[in-house]
Amino acid sequence: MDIKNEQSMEQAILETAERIFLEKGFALTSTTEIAREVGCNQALVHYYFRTKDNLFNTIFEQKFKMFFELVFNLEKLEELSFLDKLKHIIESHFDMVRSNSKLPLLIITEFSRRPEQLNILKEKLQAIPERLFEKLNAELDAEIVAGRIRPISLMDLIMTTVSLNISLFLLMPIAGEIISLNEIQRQFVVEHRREEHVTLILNSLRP
Amino acid sequence: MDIKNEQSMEQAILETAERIFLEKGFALTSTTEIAREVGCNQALVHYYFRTKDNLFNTIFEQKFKMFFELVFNLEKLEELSFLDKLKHIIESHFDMVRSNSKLPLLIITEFSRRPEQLNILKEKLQAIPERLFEKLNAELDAEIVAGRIRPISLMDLIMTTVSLNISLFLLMPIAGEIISLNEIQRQFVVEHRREEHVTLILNSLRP
DNA sequence: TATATATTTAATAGAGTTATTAATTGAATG
DNA sequence: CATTCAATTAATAACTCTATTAAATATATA
Repeated sequence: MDIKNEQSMEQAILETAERIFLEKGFALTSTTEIAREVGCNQALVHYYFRTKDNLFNTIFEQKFKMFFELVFNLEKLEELSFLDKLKHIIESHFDMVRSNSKLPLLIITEFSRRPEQLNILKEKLQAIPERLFEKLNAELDAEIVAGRIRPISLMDLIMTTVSLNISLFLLMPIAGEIISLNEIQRQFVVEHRREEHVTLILNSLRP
Repeated sequence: MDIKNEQSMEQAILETAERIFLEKGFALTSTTEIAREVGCNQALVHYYFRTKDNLFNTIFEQKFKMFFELVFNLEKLEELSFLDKLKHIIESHFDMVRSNSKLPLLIITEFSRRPEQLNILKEKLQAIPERLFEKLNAELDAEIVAGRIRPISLMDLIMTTVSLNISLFLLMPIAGEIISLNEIQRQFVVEHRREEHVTLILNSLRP
């Protein structure tokens, strides 16, 4: 409603669609609802994006890439020790998931229910991490050889980090409801887990 | 089709519905499809369960309870040390998630998208864990006081265990596709992570 | 201003969904 | 065997959703 002059209709549709898709997923979101919330005719959604699939993919690919690029944005950590670097990675990843807390579920559900999506993004993703991985991998190996860290693969470290960070936000709505936490208590748990994830992982690396 | 004599139609509908709901979630599953796969008329699904919601809730509640009861089925661990007990819990939980690998996603999506469900199950769930928690909690505290384990709450331990175990199966389909793992390689990763989760958690508990 | 182009809307076809109803078939029992 | 009740089906009402089309309106351009 009357956003028209502030920003383009196309943009308004994109933003509203993103919000609703993140909230309800692809299947439960209708172009009719998007139009209603934007305050425009339903046909306009199809005028700009032709199909609901198109609209979804536009948003999804953009978010998905953003998500992964943020994860692997590890510049300016040169001077840190491996463990400090790792601490920083865990915390940045945590913060990034926290500020996009509905995205992991969307990625997981849409991929497991419409797997064709994967092929589109496969090659785009395979490119990103390689350089960074090699660098970190070398450092990790050096620490292991020096006996300062137990033998472990970088892949395991990444899986652990990602698992802990995303699960917190996947489980929080359910667990918080079951054990009746209010908003402040939930934020407290989130803050506490942010520290715990670092402690847990770093502690576990001791030989 | 022609399952009719081997088991009741009602049962066949339940089982087929369960399979399809687990695969595609509530929204993407239609009673028409369930009937088609069972090999019966679509009205029959409604004859036995009246509404799609009813059918789903019947299945969902049963699975949900089963899931949680399995998790907290910790009898016959009396003679073990705390760490051995913990190892056993992590591994049992892992095995249970592995053999119900599509259930966590269903629980998470249906709860975050149709939260009314939660209230139905809230009190049923609050009852279960208390006894077990108190026992384990006491043992954990004893270990901490004795200086054999770093200070940590049982809640944190449980969250970590659940997070790691369910995330593996949530992420595997995506990650496995992106880095192109075949079925055997995936099983290998799963086996490896089963050990890693135990190592990781037990290691991290050292003071 | 006249004309072309882009944006927006109303209307609707066509497909699919849930749920109900009435009719049909099957099984069981007196 | 006839009757009763349960199981099953065919038909369909009432929706909702996506996508398209043609008409209306706004904007830009010459």
